[in-house]
Amino acid sequence: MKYWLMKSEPDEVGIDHLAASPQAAFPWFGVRNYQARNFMRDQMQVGDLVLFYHSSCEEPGIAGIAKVSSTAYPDATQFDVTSKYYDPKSTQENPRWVHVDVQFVSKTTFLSLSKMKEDPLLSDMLVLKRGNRLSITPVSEIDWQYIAEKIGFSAGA
DNA sequence: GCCAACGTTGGC
DNA sequence: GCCAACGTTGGC
Repeated sequence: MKYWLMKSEPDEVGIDHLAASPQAAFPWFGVRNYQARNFMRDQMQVGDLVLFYHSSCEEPGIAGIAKVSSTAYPDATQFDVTSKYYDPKSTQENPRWVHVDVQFVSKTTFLSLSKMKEDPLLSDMLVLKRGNRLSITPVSEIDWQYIAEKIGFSAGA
């Protein structure tokens, strides 16, 4: 069981979208970065927990918890010529981009990026590293436990 | 809207 | 395989 932080733009898919359909599987489509893809393909397992992070918005930060609900499979948008995620170099036989599904777990107390930056205990988080643009980053167990407590999430609930 | 950081592309 | 040019991310 691993822990992750996944960035999403709330204008497109925010925590409220997931909360509105708590049983639904949301394909995490649109990742076009090899490192992020490899995390999904090689390391994510069903049941892994995710810090759901809002980016490119008025106040960036962690807005809730989701979980990985499928293993990786091909991203349909890479074959869709009308999609902005279309990739002409990808084929059905040899798809370049895969993704997992995620499912809603909980909304939490909002933990803003600025608060995260202020906290020396979180200074090792990859998402806070200078220049980091990865949309998916692993989160250590220590950091997970600390943040979970901070935002009022308990795993058993 | 700006721009720093960084990934990708493509010519050579 | 180098690296300049270009595109994208994402906080501010």
